[in-house]
Formats: sequence, C-alpha cells, structure tokens
Amino acid sequence: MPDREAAQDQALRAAEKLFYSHGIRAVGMDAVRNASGLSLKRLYQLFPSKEALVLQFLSRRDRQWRQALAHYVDTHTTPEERVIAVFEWLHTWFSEPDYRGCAFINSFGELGGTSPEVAAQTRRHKQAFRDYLVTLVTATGRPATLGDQLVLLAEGAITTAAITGTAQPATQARDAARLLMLTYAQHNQAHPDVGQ
Amino acid sequence: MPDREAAQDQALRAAEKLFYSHGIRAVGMDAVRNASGLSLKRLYQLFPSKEALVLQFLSRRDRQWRQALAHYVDTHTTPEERVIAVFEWLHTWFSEPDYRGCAFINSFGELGGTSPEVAAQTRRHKQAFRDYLVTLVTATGRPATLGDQLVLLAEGAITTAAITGTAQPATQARDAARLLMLTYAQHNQAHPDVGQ
DNA sequence: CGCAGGGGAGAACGCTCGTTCTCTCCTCGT
DNA sequence: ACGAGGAGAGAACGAGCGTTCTCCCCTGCG
Repeated sequence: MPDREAAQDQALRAAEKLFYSHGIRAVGMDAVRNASGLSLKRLYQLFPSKEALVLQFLSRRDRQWRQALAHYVDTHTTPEERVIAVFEWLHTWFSEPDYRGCAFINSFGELGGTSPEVAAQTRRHKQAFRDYLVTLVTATGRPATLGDQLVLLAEGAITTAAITGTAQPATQARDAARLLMLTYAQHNQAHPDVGQ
Repeated sequence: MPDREAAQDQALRAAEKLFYSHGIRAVGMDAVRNASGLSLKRLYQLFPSKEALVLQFLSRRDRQWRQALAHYVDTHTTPEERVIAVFEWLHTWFSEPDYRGCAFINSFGELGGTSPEVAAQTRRHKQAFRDYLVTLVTATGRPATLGDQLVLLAEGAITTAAITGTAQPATQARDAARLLMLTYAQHNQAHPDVGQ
C-alpha cells in the first residue's frame, strides 16, 4: 500500500485544481479519480464522502494560502511595507493564469446556503485573514478600524480581479490602502472624525 | 391562458428566491414548479431551458438591483452625498433577513467556469455598477480613479457582509469612502502622489 | 350538445452523480 | 508453493436532475 498521506495529498491536489476551476458541484468523484490516478475505492478509503473531501480541500487551501501570504509579507521589514506587501502579493496571485477568485467565496456562494460546514470554514478563513491584516496594521501604530477597511479593499480586489480577469484591482486597492494609511497617520492614533 | 408576461414574472420571482438562497445547481426545475405554482409544461413554454431561466433571472436581478440603488441615490442632492448614499443603500441591503451576497458573484463562482453566458452577464452587471459609481464620483469633481477604489470597497463589503452575516461592512466601507473622498479634494483633481 | 384543442398534473426517460460491489490479480507470510 | 488479503478497474445501484410525454379535464365554438 502506498503511503496514505502521500495518496491523500495526491487526491487533494487533483481535487483542488478541479474544484477551483469548475466549481464543486460541477466536479464528480469520477473526475477526481481520473485526475488523481487513484481508484474510487482508494478515494473512499481516504475520505468517507465527497463532503469530507471538499472540507479537507478547503482546509488545505486555507493553510497554503495564508502561508504563502505570510511568507511574502515576511520578506519586508518596516510595518508600513508589510501592510502594502499584502496588496503586492494579491497582484501576483491575480496574475496566475488560472486565477478564478477566492475558493472560499466561490464555495460559499455555491454551498453556503446548503452546507453549514462550508459556511463555517469560509467564516474561519476570512476571520483569520482579517486578524492577520489587523495585526499588520496595528504594528504600524494605526487602529484596527483601518485594518477592517483594508480587508474590504482586499476582498473587493479579489472578486473584481476574478470577474474582470485582470490584476489591476490589486494596484487600485494598494493605492487606496496607501491613501488610507496616510489618513490614519501613525502618530495620531485617534482617527479623523468621519461621523455623520 | 393566463397572461404570458404575468406567468413569466411569477416564474422568475420564484426562481429568484430559490436560486439566490440555495444556489443555482442546488435548485431543480421541480422546485421552481412547486414555488411558482406553474406546471412544468408551462415553464418550458415560457423558458426553453433552465439555462434560459437562469439568464433571465440574472437579467431581471440586474435591472432591479441597479434601479433600487439609483432610486435611493436620487433622494440625495449634493454630489458628495450621492456617492455616500451608495454605501448607505448597501447597509439597508445587507440588513435584509435573507441577504446572501451578490447573486452575480455567487453565480459566477458556481457557473462562471462552465457557462460563458453567466460569466458575461456578471461582467456586464459589474461594469454597469462601476460606470454608475464613477459617474457619481466624477460629478463631485474627483477623478475616476477614486471611483474604481470605491468599487473595491463596495464589492468587499458585499462579500464580507454575506460571510459574516452582519451589515457592519457597509459602515466600514462608508467611512473609508469618506476618508478617500477627503483625500481626493474636489478642487485638487490631480490626485496625491501614490507612486512607488 | 358534441367535440377539438390547449393546459395541468405528474409519470416517464435518459443521463449523471455519489457510493458500493464484484471480480480479478498481485503480494506476502509461512 | 499456496492460500489469504488487500488493491485496482470499473460495473452496478439508487437517487436526482433536466426534459419530454401521456393522460385527463376543462373550455369554447359549431
């Protein structure tokens, strides 16, 4: 018997590509079988159901995505650069040839109304991203409020890049982020009055 | 024979509710039949296929959504207020009890990789939204660049509100929009240097 | 009053899907 | 060498889908 973990990885890699590019419901277990080279029997030994495969696909994707982002951010030193690096990384992500948006947003739109587990996993992923970005922002001495606003820019860029098929939203979001960073000057942590 | 247009409207209203809350592939024609009260035969007289029903659902949704937004914006007079009104309207939309994000983003995530028509309709809808917002922004004497940034805030708020289940992203986006509006002061149309 | 025609209800069809089963072959311990 | 056990390939099964068909009733005109 080949290594169980290696086989799981093989299956998940194939499933990731298929689920991400065609959507989840559009991909049958036969397609995963063909793409992974594993037999159906083995597939069901490794994952008790398609739902379990989907959940593990999302879990793996979450780990890899956040790790790739953090790795890129860590090549920058000053707190401000590290915030901006998030949007630079988004640009390289959007430029991948088969970019089709955020796997979690797509899965949520497709299954969020049906599968509570998928909805929960999506919430966890987005919450983790927000927490990370807020950490980067507060490290510059700016308020978490700004972090929430930058999250919106990033999310908007992610979906707009997917729909328009260009990476341009990343630079637009980066520019807006720079402006907001200037507005929330680091030595004036009480942010400007934006009340009604 | 009951009025053809009335029957189409009945079918589309039922389909809209089902497609929006459960996703498109998750809803069968039987469900549309039950929800609309129309017979399957009549349904296929009105729409040659499910795909046609889906496309008309999106088309109707686009019209109604943009109309509702424009109607709310038109209750405001000054150009600046009209821009901010967009985010206020988003807040009321997010507060609807069965809010589940943007029907186009959800459809795109589910079918964009499979159906070119759905992808095209999504692009048209988002393009129309962008054009409208840019129009509102340039009416204040500010550059279209700001309009693109506000689009990202709005899109980010739409998906974040769907995933978190709160309307809060609308006010966060509105606050960020206000700050960006201040940055792009209306009598200084050359926007600040945000180059590398 | 009789009958043709259209519409409603839902059964039926062909297909695909998730999941399981069968059959065969290979391997490995003794 | 031989038998047991596990793995691969894919057939099979039951359910659900989109779509069509059948049957029956109702209606409206001669």
